[in-house]
Amino acid sequence: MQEFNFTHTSYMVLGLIELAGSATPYNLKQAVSQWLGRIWLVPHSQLYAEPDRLAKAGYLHAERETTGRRRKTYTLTEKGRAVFDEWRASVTDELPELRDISTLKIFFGAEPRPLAAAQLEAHRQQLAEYEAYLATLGPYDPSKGPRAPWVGLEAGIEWERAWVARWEGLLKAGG
Amino acid sequence: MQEFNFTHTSYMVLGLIELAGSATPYNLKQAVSQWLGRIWLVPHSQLYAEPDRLAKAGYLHAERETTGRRRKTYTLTEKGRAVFDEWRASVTDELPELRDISTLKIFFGAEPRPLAAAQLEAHRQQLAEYEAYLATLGPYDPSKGPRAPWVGLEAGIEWERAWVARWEGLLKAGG
DNA sequence: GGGTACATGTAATCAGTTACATGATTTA
DNA sequence: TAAATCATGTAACTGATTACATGTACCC
Repeated sequence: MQEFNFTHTSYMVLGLIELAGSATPYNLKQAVSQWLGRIWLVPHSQLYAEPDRLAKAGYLHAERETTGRRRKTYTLTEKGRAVFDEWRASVTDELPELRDISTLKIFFGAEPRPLAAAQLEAHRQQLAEYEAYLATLGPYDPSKGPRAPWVGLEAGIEWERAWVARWEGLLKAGG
Repeated sequence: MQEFNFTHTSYMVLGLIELAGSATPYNLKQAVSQWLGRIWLVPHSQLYAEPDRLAKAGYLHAERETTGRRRKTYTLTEKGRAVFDEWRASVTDELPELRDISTLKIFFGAEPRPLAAAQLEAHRQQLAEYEAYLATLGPYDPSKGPRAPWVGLEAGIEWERAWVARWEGLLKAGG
């Protein structure tokens, strides 16, 4: 038996299907763009390939329409639910990487100020977008279903605030 | 003529070679682990493959020892310097992605506190490491050569502080 | 009824990862 | 001189990206 290699994309797919109960690749695409926003992007073609891979390995069950668009709808199998639960419950001390292109440029000797200005603007805009979206959602209410959307937004907001502070600081320091 | 596809790795390689004047893949490996630390990791095999790709496309010049280890030493060509300079000087409003696994788990409904505790610990440790390293470097002095190591460290430190604050906040909020 | 945006997928390519492999130096 | 560690690379695989392609529904 061949080992199945779980990537982050694998867990995202399993997780989104768990949240929704069942999903087509298009549903997944929507979920990613709506909930995970800039947090963890996956190109839509992967959202066709990855569920397929997971289904072949027995972690998802696929049901295909026989007429029309012949959509595939995926649901979790027992096995799939088990590995996802295990992944989610496990604590990791793995650290995220920075991977910010503007920082990399500065590292290599670029002028910091123009980069800082552009990034500051972009992050502020993103922050405003998140906050506006959060406002339309209203405060979290358990009766509204899973907590996920709020968690994603709140993380995004904190993240953006940290970046705004960072670039502001850099602009001030240079002044 | 085929388009050459520049990845982030491409620019890292070009940039490190510019900093050093010339470099073997092993030098690159050292530079990455020493200066870029957790900021932008590249596996060492890529540091053999990527310079080769760049050399074939005319952005690097390769010189190979004829005896012993037959090391390849790479230097920038005019063309290579030009594309790197252009990349470095260009301002981008592209935003970095978050890509933090613990946040993803929380998004999917994991218990936040154990994750927060583990991450807090890991980030604090990383922060301490960076600060210790910065202390051994001392303050920046132009006579010491390129500014890059300081920039990398300072970015890393700010970054880690933001994460520490975030996880601390989460722990407190849950209390 | 023609355009345009949404919806749904496949195919080809390639960068990146993992695993393997071996040569040179130091150290015990 | 055996063992470890540092140094240097290659090979195989595959997940991810990019590009292509087509169908459906709405709207002007």
